[in-house]
Amino acid sequence: MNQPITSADKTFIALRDDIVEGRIQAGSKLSETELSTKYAVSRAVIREAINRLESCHIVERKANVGARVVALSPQGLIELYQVRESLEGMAARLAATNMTDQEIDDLSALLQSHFDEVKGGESYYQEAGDVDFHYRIILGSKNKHLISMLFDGIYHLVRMYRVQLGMAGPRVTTAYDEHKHIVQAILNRDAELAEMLMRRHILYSKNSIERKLS
Amino acid sequence: MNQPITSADKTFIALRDDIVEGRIQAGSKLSETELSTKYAVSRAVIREAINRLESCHIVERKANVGARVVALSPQGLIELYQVRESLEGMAARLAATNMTDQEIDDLSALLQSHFDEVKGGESYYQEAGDVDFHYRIILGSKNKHLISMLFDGIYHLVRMYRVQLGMAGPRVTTAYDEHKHIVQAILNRDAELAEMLMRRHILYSKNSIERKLS
DNA sequence: AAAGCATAAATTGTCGACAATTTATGCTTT
DNA sequence: AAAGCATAAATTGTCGACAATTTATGCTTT
Repeated sequence: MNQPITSADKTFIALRDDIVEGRIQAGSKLSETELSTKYAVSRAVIREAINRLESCHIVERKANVGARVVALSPQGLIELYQVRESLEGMAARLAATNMTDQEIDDLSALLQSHFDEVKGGESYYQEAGDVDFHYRIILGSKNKHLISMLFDGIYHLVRMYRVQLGMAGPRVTTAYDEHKHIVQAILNRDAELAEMLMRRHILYSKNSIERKLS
Repeated sequence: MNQPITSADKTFIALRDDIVEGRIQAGSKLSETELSTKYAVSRAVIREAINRLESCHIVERKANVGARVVALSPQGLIELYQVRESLEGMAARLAATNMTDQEIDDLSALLQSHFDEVKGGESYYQEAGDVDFHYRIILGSKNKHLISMLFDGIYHLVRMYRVQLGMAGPRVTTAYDEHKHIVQAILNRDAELAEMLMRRHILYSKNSIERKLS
């Protein structure tokens, strides 16, 4: 979905953001009638929005009983990162062969701009910057399934964990180096290495988070 | 969804099977009113079923225009196998550490029964047997996201390709050896090797299919 | 005759109402 | 007083109707 068109699109996004940002509590029940008045749309629209959230693994629904926001747990975060490692590793592998020279150039430029910011002492990098970097590589894979699984499915959940467990992108400087090496591997069209480096990158990130949680 | 409960559940499954088995043509338009009469349910139920099929990547929907069954293409099949390689590789890795001894025993027994069948000259193996083998390893990963992505998402699409491009599981005997090696790696709790072997297994399978297509 | 426009037909999107199911309430029985 | 049951209330599921949008039709203009 590039642009929200229908009322259901907009409600889906509004509801999703309210959940991801924690304005609707994790684990809480989603009452259709309640949400219907809250977002000023019919129950049919709410139901469609909830169905889509279920596809994203953000809510769980039981027939004839209703939907609940998923509960966050350390175990859940670990499982999420395992999937990320797998999928983004493959994305990096494919990106190394499928990205155009132009796209790689742009990626290098993005990385350079991050370097300037990090050197300038700004911490902006960790948030949007990291996401942006990963986005480009995922898109660069040119694999439709990979792209939609990560963007529609995994990434909002990752964001939900980030926001609610309050882990604002750690490891700024080391992550920059890792990014640099990944870009270098892609530049060399070394698919094998690009995958390996991306997997390590995500694994380190997972370990870093695990340490914070315990 | 373990058991279909609501009318929407049943319609979703009926519609999905009709598409996967080719009774509804790939690439064709899905008219809500038409399907409504065909399956003898209201349009609301049809719409919910179509929405779920969209989540499975079996249909594509455009706002205010309607839904179409996805078109099958060699490129699409390749992309699908890339995702399978990635996810099932990780599943095998996780299974090597997370499966119980009992589960591994059962898996070995399953493999033995396949061996007997192959030796007996039956070709039953290739269909349900292969699927069953992969199912167990995926479940053995104990990773919720991995399981649902593969079972709800990827596998029906794979089946759709198998049925419609008429590729009834090739490579029977060689695949058996590959399965055996994977089980051995899991038995040894060698996660690294289990992943590598599973990835190779799926890669070979992809190559074999590619050869048939061209 | 081809292109463009206005109107009609058909299709999807949204709504409120009723049905089916689950959950809460309060009574009865022991 | 606790457990079990019947009934009431609330919630989800399904339906048909209307609104909004897209697509098809046929006329007008050049």
